[in-house]
Amino acid sequence: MSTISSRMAVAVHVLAYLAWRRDEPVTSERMAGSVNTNAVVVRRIMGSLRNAGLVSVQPGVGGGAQLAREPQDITLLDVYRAVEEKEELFALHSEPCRHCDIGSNIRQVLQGVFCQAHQAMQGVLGEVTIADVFRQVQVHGGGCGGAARELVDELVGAQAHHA
Amino acid sequence: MSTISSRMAVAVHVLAYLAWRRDEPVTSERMAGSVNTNAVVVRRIMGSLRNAGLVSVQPGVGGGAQLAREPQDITLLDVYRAVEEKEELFALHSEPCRHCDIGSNIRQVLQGVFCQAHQAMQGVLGEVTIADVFRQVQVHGGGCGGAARELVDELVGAQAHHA
DNA sequence: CCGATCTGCAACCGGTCCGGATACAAATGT
DNA sequence: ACATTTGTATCCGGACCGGTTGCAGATCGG
Repeated sequence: MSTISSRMAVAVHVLAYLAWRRDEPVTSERMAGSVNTNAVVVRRIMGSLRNAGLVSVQPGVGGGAQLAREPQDITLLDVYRAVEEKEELFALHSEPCRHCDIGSNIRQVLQGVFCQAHQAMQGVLGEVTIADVFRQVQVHGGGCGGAARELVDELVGAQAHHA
Repeated sequence: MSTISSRMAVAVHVLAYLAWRRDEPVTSERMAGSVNTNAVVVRRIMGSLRNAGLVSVQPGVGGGAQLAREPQDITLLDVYRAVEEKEELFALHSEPCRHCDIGSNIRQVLQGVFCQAHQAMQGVLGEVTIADVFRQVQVHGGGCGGAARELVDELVGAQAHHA
């Protein structure tokens, strides 16, 4: 399956970084160093985040990016909507046969179920903020344990982590 | 964003078709006609569904595919797992910088949140069966109204359909 | 005003995935 | 035998993605 692009992961990483360096502008070069990618890739994503009003960017000497909102006011759903322009998570097959009982109606049914599934996913993202992510990253500084587990359990309840 | 491939939609379509023609084997050619695609594409997907134990297929004259379970015993989550071999919905960026406070821990946190989001999506799919899909397709035969809306409201509650 | 720094953006490349198409071997029933 | 049907390998073209280069524009300091 083609996954949701890593732009989402990079964007959250960068925003957590900006929450860490809340006071000073950070250059794309520095962020690229932390993410381990190319500065242009970071700038492309920053463009999306800027359009969504999540960061403010300043060119020129001493420039860089800063959060445009408090970290607790940016959810991962905001980020998702900013960097993934697609509105549908599941692709539908085009033009099923209209002359047969299944083909003529399947699209509507699929669209409804797939939309619900997509929204359930977005609901989880909407419950987690950049502040949550940043705090968990800090709490578990240097560790390799269940940081994620604790965060999600705390925020979205106790569904099994890998089942 | 790259969507989940249309194999999912095609698989559900085909399974609903097989639920409709519950008694007789259906050839890939006929299914391809209803889906409006190539017969080989259908056979590829049938291979995944067969490996997952959802259908049984017979080659040769008079052959074709049939459901291997009752339609109400096949959920869309079964189908999803059969045709989408990927286990993670969100891609992570590879090798974030281990020497900085953010990069060294971000992966665990992201992995946890993304896993929860993925499971929320799968939870919705797990609540809908091929029998549900087939029934809704039949009930709204020829119509163009809110078939999907009624199905999902009935099955997963009254979340807004496009908000 | 000049030069260094930094963003913004366009262009291109290579890799991957996907759906469509063709071809052919194997299985099956008559 | 022969027609039918599946199974599979192979190739193609298009889309997307991340990485890279190049360059114009903005900004600040001397």
